[in-house]
Amino acid sequence: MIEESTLAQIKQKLRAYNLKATQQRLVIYKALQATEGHPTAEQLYEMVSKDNPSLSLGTLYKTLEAFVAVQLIKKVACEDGAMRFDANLSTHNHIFCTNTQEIIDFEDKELHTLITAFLKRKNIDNFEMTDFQLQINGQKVNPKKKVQIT
Amino acid sequence: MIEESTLAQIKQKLRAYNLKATQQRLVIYKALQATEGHPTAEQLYEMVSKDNPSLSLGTLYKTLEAFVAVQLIKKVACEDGAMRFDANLSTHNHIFCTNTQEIIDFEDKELHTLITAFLKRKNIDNFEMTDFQLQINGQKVNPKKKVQIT
DNA sequence: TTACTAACTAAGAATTATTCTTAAATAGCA
DNA sequence: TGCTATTTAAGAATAATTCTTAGTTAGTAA
Repeated sequence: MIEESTLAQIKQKLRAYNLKATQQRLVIYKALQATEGHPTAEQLYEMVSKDNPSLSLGTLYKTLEAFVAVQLIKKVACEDGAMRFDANLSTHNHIFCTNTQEIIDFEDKELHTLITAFLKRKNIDNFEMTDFQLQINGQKVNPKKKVQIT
Repeated sequence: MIEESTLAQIKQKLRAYNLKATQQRLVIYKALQATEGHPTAEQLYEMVSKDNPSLSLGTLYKTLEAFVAVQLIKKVACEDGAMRFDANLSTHNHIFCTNTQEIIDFEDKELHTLITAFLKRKNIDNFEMTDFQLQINGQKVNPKKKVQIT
């Protein structure tokens, strides 16, 4: 489902935007891509720090910002006040647990079709839509178990 | 569409949660209710400060927090890093302009029915849904004009 | 291959949004 | 009218993020 970019693809994308393919950037991108869920900058920092102790938090933030600008990743504002990041670029929806602040991604073609059809019938004046997502709010029953839509 | 709470209703709701109906709280609630859009705490502070110069920013934050806890208002995390607040409690959807960071509310019964029906067919394991909303992302064409869905 | 330069990084200071602390004030009850 | 738990103002403290700066490096050009 999730289209993982290869290293070569990432480098190419960076090049296209005049961004140098530094070790730090590749490490950060790979870490985010390997992460399930939506880590905060701080969480991502912990992950990459293990193998790259000299990588600074400032660099991490700048890198994430650059990636967002280039649309290599997405940024999601979260109710706990922290930004979370996501390498999954495909249009997808969110299940949000108001207790744990977790965001669970899900994709559903049928839902996508349904909403697309609805929006085609409507007209949004003075607005260019790029994409949309459904957010389902609620609470996990067992916070330690996974949530799954079937 | 938007069910404005009367002063008496607000007081009653506060009472029900053992919150005192102070002047500050009523002023803040009325200001938020009178605001179109989703002001940040800072913006709300400017509004209420005009007529209540002694009301402190700390009180504003504490009050908003209390209101959210009691579900008198909603809190929305925004990509620019600030929280925004909303006295419109009815289930409604968001049009989000990635340029101006504006959030435009819209309600649509048909859409609501459509999504509700879809979700009924699905099953979300380990999760109690409370509500949902559709977020439509894009950019305003003319940032000074209004966006409207028709 | 080497040299060059614009872009990048580390480190820490600065900023911004928000929360906390505390002494004084007040709503709502008795 | 007095009592008391709750609330408030003011400012200090914190957390997330951005900015600054001097040194480093990727990618190009010789």
